[in-house]
Amino acid sequence: MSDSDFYEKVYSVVERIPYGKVTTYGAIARTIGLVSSARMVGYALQRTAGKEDSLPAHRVVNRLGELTGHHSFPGDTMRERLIQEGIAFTETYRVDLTRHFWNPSEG
DNA sequence: AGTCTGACGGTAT
DNA sequence: AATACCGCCAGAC
Repeated sequence: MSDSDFYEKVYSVVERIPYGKVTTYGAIARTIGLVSSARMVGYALQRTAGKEDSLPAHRVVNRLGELTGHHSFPGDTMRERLIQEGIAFTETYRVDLTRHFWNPSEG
């Protein structure tokens, strides 16, 4: 496994996030075997922000359901896209993970 | 080569 | 319940 395989794994997981579902950085990190490297997952996504439109990076949130990656999208695009997919938000702008969380390990 | 930063997360206070 | 701190590790400088 080369170093860049880490990124490839991240992308392969993110690609599998179903429409209308979200997952977390930590869950992805666990799935690809780097349990404590959730930060690297976010880093990997930021690296490809704007490159691959097919990559549903907007469906990745932190463990609290916060859209920490919103700054990589124009304006409120990230939140708007999630809403468009039928994802419910709390009044504190957090995704309702109890309803929309998708575990990559199961999927 | 050393230091700092960050789309995170868990534990301690 | 809210903050603070620390581990994580690839890049930028």
